[in-house]
Amino acid sequence: MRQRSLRDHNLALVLRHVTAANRPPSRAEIAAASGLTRATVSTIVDELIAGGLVAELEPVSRSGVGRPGTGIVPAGTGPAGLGMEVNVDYLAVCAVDLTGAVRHRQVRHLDQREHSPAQTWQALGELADQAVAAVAARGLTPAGGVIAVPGLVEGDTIRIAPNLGWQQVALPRPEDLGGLRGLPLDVANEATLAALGERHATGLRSFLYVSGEIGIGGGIVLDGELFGGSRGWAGEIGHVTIDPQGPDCHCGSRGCLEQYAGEEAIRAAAGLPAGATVLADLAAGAARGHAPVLDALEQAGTALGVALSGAVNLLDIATVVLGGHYAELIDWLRPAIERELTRRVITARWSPVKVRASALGADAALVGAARAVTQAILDDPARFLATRTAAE
Amino acid sequence: MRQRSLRDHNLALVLRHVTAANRPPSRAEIAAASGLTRATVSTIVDELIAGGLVAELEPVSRSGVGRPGTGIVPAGTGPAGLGMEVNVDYLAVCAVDLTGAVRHRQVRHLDQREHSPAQTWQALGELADQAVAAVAARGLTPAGGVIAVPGLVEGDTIRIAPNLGWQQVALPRPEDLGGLRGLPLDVANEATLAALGERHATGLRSFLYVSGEIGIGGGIVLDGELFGGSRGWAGEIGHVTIDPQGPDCHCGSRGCLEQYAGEEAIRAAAGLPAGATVLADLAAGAARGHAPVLDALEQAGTALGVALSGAVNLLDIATVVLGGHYAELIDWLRPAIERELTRRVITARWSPVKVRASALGADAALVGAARAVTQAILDDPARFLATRTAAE
DNA sequence: CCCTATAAGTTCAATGGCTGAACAAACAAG
DNA sequence: CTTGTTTGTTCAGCCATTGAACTTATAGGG
Repeated sequence: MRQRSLRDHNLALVLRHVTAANRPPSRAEIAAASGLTRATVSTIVDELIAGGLVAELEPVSRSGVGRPGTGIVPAGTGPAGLGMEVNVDYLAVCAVDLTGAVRHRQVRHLDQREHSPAQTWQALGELADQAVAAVAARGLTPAGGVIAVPGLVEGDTIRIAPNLGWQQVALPRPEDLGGLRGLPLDVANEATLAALGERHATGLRSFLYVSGEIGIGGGIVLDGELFGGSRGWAGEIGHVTIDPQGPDCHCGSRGCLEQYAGEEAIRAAAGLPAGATVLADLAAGAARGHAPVLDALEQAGTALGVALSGAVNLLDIATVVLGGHYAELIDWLRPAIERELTRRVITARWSPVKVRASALGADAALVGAARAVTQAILDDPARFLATRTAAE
Repeated sequence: MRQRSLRDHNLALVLRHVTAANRPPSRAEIAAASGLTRATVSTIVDELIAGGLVAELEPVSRSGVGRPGTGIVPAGTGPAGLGMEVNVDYLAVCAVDLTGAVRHRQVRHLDQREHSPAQTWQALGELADQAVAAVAARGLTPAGGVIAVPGLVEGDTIRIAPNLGWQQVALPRPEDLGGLRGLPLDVANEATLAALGERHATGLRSFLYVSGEIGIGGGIVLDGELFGGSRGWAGEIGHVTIDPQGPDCHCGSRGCLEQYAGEEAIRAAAGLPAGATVLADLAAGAARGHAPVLDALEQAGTALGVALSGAVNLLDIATVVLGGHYAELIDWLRPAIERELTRRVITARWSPVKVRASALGADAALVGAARAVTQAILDDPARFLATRTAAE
């Protein structure tokens, strides 16, 4: 039972080298980097090629003396991960291949607050159908799907998604989403998946991801791994206390970060009207140097800085990534955030905390959901190969 | 290079089963629990016995039909871990065997603030000498030492230990501590090690440890593993912000938890005189129902609850362990802490956060330091066996 | 007291996977 | 065209695990 697991481990090890390298590595380079023998790497690469997970490049002549190596690349055709996102006013679907490249992407505006979950699943199913068809046309095989939702997820049910108005909604069955019949399907928190997306897009190994939308979500990546906590509910930075005596929050507490740096709070502080264009209004106002907007962003940044300082003190993390609306407002948020971090993080004087904007922007959760699927394959290729051969 | 590592892995797997079981398991039971074959377990156990890490019990007749199994126990004679603690007004040394049992313990009162680090090392060396002698007399072989200090440690140097008045102090060489010549020696943060000690004493797999002494320290255990953060500085909950506009803190920030729940803050709020008996005075006052003391503890508990809520929201951890002075004051701190947790932790309504007192009390860091040594052996017995045979 | 059933531990040939060395293939430089 | 260098493959050997057979030790029943 453990003899085979050695091979499984090395399968993953080699595949990881192939996907992580910035240049297609040869078998010999993989061997040198991984500590395995060239012989072992050869047989493992053969197995991966047979399974359709990697492919050989045309033997291109490279610089240097000696026989040139044939580059190994993640298979462009092969399994694809489907990412789906249910948000307040839109649905989205995308597909990524093993390299992490987005091969399909589609967004459809639909306000979930006006529809039942069943209707949402129906609409999402149509998008998923089209994605499966588009992906298949490119020679890829869908290998599974993950749905990102802005709420607390426990196992296969959505406990509560306040901004969607959902409570205790069950994950749809794969066959309810049409083309996903027979494939593994999962739900997870939007911000958590966005953090995963950022992890791959940026290459950062440890960071705190904070996303400002209507609510504030967060995700924690530690040493390359998503940290979920005991029950997968980690990262809820939106309800960290900024001021114990602060304004009441809909969560039942007082002085939560969301009351200072949530979209609604910033809008109100800036004196802007409610509506669908709050983000655009804020960005425009800030760009024009409108004082109430700048002050509102400064206050939000200060509150964010206080919350982030606590998190950094607790976790000793060197980088903070701002996503969602924050990414577009970063220029006006950053000064206050960095001021608070410098002041409040006890180790900041030796190693300052870096604050950067999301690399994926609004697509982070969507792409992260899709990558969760491919990541599972990369982490345990043997399992994927087993199910693949079992299906034939 | 990886063929051997399979054996190494299984060596650790079997040893873990032996130490984790609450009743000496037989080879057959280990096999059933670990998924290995009885044959494999037999050869592995033989290797562990030969290396002196485990031992067979006398074949005691147990209930049930069939040939009774011979229990396997961690070797009572064998490697011992040395834990050392440098605190403000005392030094301490202890030794634990592989079972985690404390086999030697000695405390010596010495105020570090009146002495140089070199003098501290000298005094600690004397204690270590005696510990090594005492341990050897019991048939144990010291396998390494870890020193716990109340400060920030980076690699082999103590960056800063405010309450000791230390800055940039280097770890002493093993030969400077007498009997430790030739053994691996390490330093680490006191609260971090205390968390490790609690992890083993309580068997909890994930919790947040908070220790209230003159300063406030913390440690995070996730899924059985100590979480150190990027640079080992995780757990600094003492400087999480409670109120951004709160009183100045010596760390340069404002409104840190230490300003509300540190020993000095509680003492001042309770109207007690400064001195060496603050803890005893507080406990006595609270037991007598003295109102100013009760109010001070209530306030401290509230601040602790706010800080812990933020941490729990962020990490999704189900249990909080209170150590140091907090352990003795828990009856008066708990109501306020739990009130804030219930109110501020977003998932508390479904799964309340448990608050409990340290199981090891004041010895947590000391025992944790010693266990760090034995834990390293348990985690990678092959390495230990290799150095052991190399030395012969 | 003997026989049977049951479970623990050991022995041993077989298997799976890794290793190291030898070898063939592909290329650059002279 | 030869030499030197590096890549990839082949193959015998080794190491660890496996599964089955076997021995040992106990309880229970006649």
